Amino acid sequence: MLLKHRIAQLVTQAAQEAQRQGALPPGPVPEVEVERPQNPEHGDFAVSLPLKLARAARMNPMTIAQRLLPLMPVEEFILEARVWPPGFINFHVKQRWLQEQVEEVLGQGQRYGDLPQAQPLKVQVEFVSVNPTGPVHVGHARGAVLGSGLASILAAAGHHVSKEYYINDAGTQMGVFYRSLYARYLQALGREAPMPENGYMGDYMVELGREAAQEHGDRFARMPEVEAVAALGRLGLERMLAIIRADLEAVGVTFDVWFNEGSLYETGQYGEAMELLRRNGYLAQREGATWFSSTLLGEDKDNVLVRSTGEPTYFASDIAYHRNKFLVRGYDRVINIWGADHQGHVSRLKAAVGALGVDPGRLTVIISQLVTLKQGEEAVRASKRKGNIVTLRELVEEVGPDACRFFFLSRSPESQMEFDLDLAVQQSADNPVYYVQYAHARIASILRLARERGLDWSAGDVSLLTHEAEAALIRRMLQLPELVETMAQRLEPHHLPRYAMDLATAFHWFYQQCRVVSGEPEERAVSLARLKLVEACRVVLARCLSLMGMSAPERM
RNA sequence: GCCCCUGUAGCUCAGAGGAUAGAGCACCGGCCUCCGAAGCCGGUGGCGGCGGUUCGAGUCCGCCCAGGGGUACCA
Repeated sequence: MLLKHRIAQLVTQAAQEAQRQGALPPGPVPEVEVERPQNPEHGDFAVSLPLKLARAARMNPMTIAQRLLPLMPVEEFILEARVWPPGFINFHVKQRWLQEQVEEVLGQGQRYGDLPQAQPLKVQVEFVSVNPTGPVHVGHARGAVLGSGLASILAAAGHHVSKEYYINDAGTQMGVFYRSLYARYLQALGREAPMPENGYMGDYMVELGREAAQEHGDRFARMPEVEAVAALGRLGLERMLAIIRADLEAVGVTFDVWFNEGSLYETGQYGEAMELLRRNGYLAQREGATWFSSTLLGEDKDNVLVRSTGEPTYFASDIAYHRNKFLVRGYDRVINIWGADHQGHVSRLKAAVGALGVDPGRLTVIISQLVTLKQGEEAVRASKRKGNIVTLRELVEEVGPDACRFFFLSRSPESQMEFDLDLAVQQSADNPVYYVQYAHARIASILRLARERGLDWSAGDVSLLTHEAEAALIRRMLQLPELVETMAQRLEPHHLPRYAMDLATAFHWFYQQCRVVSGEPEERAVSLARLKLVEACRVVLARCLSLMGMSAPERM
């Protein structure tokens, strides 16, 4: 159990005991929140329960705190507790315990930061899912990095996580893509062919057309147009997906499942979903179309599922898709990461999930606000159709995958961010990401030197780690499991880069003050202890970097 | 109009109702005869506005101002 939870237990028990003894008036005891004080003077953990109880108990919070204190069976080897005005109880961990945690971290190794999970959930994180009508651009990168980071964190928190990409291969946009490709293909063969209205004008389409022409000659040109568009379209779709997959892999984003929208129709699941909605009383026929009666569930308006042309909307597909997630594949929890331009879709999808008989609370949609691009003074508008894409690939080539991930991971999804392309490139030479990686490389270098000198620190005595900077470093290292828990609960990966910075700072500060590999014989024992600490620090730093999907360099 | 997100340092952003609001970049000043100076130490500088709830508000509520997104038988 994490120490903070143990503390919550202790305080709760003390409060209940105080009530039993009449030292506190009876009444409900609120859930105890354990905080990490900013000021080190206030200890390692703090509880403000006395302040919260003061009003109901009609007592001075300091008095409450003082009465609670002796009732807490504080583990004497781990903690001591003190009362602080205006009514906090501050907990300090003992130096001895702190020192022993170095061994603990080393013992856990790469698993350090993993949480024991009594009730592991089957969780799906679906993200990116851009239409395969063009390459992934910078705007999607944010959701991509967010999703993969979140998945790593949930896995560390002990859940069974699956990362999924939903391929919208059945919609009207794909038709436009296919016809655009056909036109570019014919043009590559030197024929006159008009691009369709609202066609995809990007250079990559020209490239795809040329590729097809080179590989297949005029084979498709000799077919009837409808057939050619379909056959060529299949190829184009495959090609586009391969490009998308490769581009995402370049920023360390991978998926466990690539799910085809089309399969929902081929396997009859679309029909089953609609039938379920009908049975549950949420379908209505009106004006020649089929509607989802979302107003029955408190929505502002109903939504069309099947157009009067007989064509299903993407919303209908999405309902079938979510039926599949919950009722066919049985995910306990589904997390979708969408761009802000889909924000209006959230509540009706949740309503639809409810209409399928699934608790909508099992679906979480994280909206990542749009990334606005800026280059110099100019705002860049990324649009696939207009063709002025700034692709993810271009970005990764310029800034590098690690900086890219760190940058996107640092921001909370709900704040819109301005991505200054010039700045991103410029910062890549002087970026916080290198600060963290530098700490890791520095550690690697220290350990290399120690090995060269034939030092064996496996028997190092951690009780010699008494320096202020050593204690501060250990304290920081011990926060990772708590952080993983918080991030998994709140679905907020963006705390990780900041923590990694703090951890690196603690290490650099320690390094500045404490000589690790020393030639002096009388400092030998301390050296060995410090080498243990340094190695443990590397474990934590490496885990941070791996959770963020970044490399942990041995040298830079 | 209605709905969602956001206004925190010059810039980019963190801040589960707690104690003296933080970091990176930028700027100013110190620190390498010694394990990596891609580092360390110090300094300048800030919660859009007005009310309210609370022992306590950057955080919660209301109004105002500002920016972004959504509001289709588009995706």
